[in-house]
Amino acid sequence: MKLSTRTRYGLRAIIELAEHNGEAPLQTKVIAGSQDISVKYLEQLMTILRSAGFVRSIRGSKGGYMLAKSPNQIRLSDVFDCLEGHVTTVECVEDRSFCERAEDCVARQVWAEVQQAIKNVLQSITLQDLVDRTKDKKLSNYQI
Amino acid sequence: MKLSTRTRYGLRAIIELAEHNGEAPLQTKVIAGSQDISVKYLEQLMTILRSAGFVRSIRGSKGGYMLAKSPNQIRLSDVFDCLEGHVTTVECVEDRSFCERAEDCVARQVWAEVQQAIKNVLQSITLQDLVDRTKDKKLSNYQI
DNA sequence: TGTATAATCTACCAACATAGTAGGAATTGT
DNA sequence: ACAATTCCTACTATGTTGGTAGATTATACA
Repeated sequence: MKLSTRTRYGLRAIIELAEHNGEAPLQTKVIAGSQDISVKYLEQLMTILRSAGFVRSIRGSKGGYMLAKSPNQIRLSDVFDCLEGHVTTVECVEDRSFCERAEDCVARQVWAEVQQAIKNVLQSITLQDLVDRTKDKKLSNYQI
Repeated sequence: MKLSTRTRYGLRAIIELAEHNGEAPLQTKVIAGSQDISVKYLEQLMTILRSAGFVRSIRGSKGGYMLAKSPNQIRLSDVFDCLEGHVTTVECVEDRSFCERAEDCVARQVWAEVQQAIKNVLQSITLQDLVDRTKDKKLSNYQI
């Protein structure tokens, strides 16, 4: 039950994009630099995020990546789904026919509750929320 | 973010033990049969559960496994920890020094919230709760 | 029109974890 | 003694993860 680097890096990358929303596109080189990720690996992650419609790319010189939607329209649950692939703790939670025991299985119930708890957290947070949090932090740092 | 079979099978096995708490020991053969798990693989899982102190074994003829504690003293969070190993979504949540960005990282915050949500669910449920749920289900089935 | 800068595409690879399988040794009830 | 059972050690196939490498295409700008 550990997150893949795909999800961890991917989230950090899209957060960085959200923080620069409305500005010029950010290059993988830049993001990779500030997030300590290999440029080539990050390229793959950006491809995933692009095909899922979260970011759009501009090719060629002065190109790069930018958000394809407004940050307050991107929920973490969506980003998570696209990066992590399996959101589900166990198959039978989504698909009862996966296991004949499913109907009466208390274990299944447990995993369903866990899964719902995760979803609740991620659905309640948008990229905009995270941008705001960062700003708040920076502000409070100045005050110190 | 999928559960390992180790955890899924392991939980189902210990639930079955909880349902037979106070009775004669259950053999891996029996559990493996009712849960559709390979006997040999289940043996490994039982070893894990035994070393963690959740079940105790009786060797030799008429031997088998039984719970080592009362079902209401075993929280799912404990069982989960011992089977899944990494309870943590990302290392930096438990260990700030894991990443120099940790202090101001909003991504880290998110994963911490997710992790806490999972823990909350699992800590709130004991094996006894699951036994009770099963009984309730069986009862309501009779009524139909 | 040439050149530098980027994304894009395709292919490959090493390391690790998972999900087992296999066989025998030790222990115990009858 | 014998059958049933856990316990221990070793092995293995498969897939996933986390990359690397190189060529190709698209674009801005001078």
